[in-house]
Amino acid sequence: MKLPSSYYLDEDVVFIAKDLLGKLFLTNIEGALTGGIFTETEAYKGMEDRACHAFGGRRTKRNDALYEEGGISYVYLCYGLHYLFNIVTNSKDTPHAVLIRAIKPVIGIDTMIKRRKREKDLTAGPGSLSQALGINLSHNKLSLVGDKIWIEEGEKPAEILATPRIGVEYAKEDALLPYRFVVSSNKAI
DNA sequence: CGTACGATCTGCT
DNA sequence: GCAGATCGTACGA
Repeated sequence: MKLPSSYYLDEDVVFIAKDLLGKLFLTNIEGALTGGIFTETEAYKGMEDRACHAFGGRRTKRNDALYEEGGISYVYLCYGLHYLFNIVTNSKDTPHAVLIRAIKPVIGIDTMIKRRKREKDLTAGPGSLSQALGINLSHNKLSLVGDKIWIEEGEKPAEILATPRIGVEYAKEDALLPYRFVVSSNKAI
């Protein structure tokens, strides 16, 4: 069951980031169906969040998708060679988003291996999972209730861990916020 | 117009 | 553990 567009309108992006864990992320790109279970996400909480591209109301060509109504994608190029995929949430002009950092490969694994040119760590980071799923800049601002990229209901994981986000040291005090969520497969931590 | 840099990944040491 | 890859975008002149 594809998640309805209303799911993405929730005002609490931190809740959504956590709630997405266990759900199924699917793409149908270049004739291949690929997908997996969300295992790692991060919330970016709009203009008030120093780590967010829309901090302080910053609005540019690149981050324009963030200001649209929730339920579309925000894809951008990072370090000149990785496409990072985000889910835009909340209402128009509230630039909230969830960065997908990792999924567990489930569907179309052979396609992912071809795209990644390796068999291990197919979707273990934000850049690599985009490559495995065939996501690039042309998939920016795409509806998540369309037929190219969408999300389906899944099983809620038993244990979820909240930690600070990765790679956002520049965000000062906001770098410490527990906005990163991971499925903890082993109980001992 | 020119320059600096990034929500990263990989392969080699 | 670390450096190099690689380029669209942001921002200042």
